[in-house]
Amino acid sequence: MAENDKQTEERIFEAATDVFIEKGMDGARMQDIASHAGINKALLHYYFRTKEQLFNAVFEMVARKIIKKFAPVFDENLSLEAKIRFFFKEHLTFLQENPRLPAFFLNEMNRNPSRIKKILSGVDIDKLWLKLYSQHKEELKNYNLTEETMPQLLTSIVALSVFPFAARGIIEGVLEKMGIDFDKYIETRKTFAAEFVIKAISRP
Amino acid sequence: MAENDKQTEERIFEAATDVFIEKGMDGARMQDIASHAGINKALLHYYFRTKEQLFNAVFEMVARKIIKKFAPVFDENLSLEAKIRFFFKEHLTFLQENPRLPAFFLNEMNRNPSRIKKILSGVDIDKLWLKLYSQHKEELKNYNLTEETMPQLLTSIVALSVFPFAARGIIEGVLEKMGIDFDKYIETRKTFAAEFVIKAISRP
DNA sequence: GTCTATAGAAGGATAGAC
DNA sequence: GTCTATCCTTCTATAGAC
Repeated sequence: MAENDKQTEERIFEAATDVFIEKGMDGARMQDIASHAGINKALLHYYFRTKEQLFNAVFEMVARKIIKKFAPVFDENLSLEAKIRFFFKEHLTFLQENPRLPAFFLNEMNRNPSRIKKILSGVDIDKLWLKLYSQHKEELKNYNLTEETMPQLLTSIVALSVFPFAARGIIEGVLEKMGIDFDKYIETRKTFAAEFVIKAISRP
Repeated sequence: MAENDKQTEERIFEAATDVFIEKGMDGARMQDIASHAGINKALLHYYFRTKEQLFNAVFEMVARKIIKKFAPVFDENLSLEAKIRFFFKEHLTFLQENPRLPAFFLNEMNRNPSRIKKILSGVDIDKLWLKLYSQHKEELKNYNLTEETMPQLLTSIVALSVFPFAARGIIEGVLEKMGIDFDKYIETRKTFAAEFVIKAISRP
């Protein structure tokens, strides 16, 4: 029975993940989740008391998944340029496999800013920042970079990777009008974005 | 009375704009909009038959407003570099004044992809594209750019401008942890992003 | 643990008086 | 044009049988 419990709870959680990512917290319906899981509404409330608790469980899983994808960049023993190339390849591949995650995550984050405190409390951003900076302190002298411009650089890197998926609705539509396939566009982007950033920070 | 009509309809429309941008289509409540406008629910339905019609009116206004902000870039008689600097300054200032527009627009766009056809049918993207390309055809030879990489470049430019606002919830939280003010970060970005792009596309 | 049935509340929409 | 009152549907949540 413990085995079966796990199975049902797991099925519910996966169905909830799909529906919440697709429709968002406000647009999702408990009935829809139940149907996706092949059970009835009452059982949802048996496992996760309320819609909000179910959503929180899903959201925290998604948040962990996303944050986890940034960690390797800080750990890998690579040069700055290699790290940039590594990041875009890894991250864009991750987003290809989870194309709806950015829109879902960004949206729910904006709609409920209090979540950020909780999420960031688990990660010590300041430390990671310093770690990254000290790892490449010597290298950075060869680039057009100061400690001051690091926030600009890092948000730019994330923007170049995440934005195409966050704005997929529009971008896909525009590209289509010009006969370009979105998947191909992302494939090209893995190297384009990396070289773009590297050239942007290199000394003339 | 025609004057008064206009006033009420206008008040409703503005209230609806605020509430829809804040909560999204699914999260918005007609009662909430009525309260913001200082009237009652019935009157909402008198002017805009349904919630959906009211939302569509708001959304189309927002879409026009956003698209309008991209037009000058195609018209201005400037060099490519000047255009890039012009864009980031103008566009980031626009977003400072309308900080919630990106998240709202991107989200509703993803949630209902059929909207894109309607919006893009009004704008002839292909033509604008060619226009931009032909305007700078000669110049482009001096940069690391081919016609093929134009989609990558243009989406990158938009990403660098829009993403900080689309992901404001997270970015503001991260910056705060490091003692950096979001407004100051955006102010810096107006020039940082421009120089970033220009360096990225310039020949060594 | 899982189901059916239903309570209870909320929200969109309309009728009808003024 | 604007309001109050109310209808009707939808949705979350629970009670209770099995």
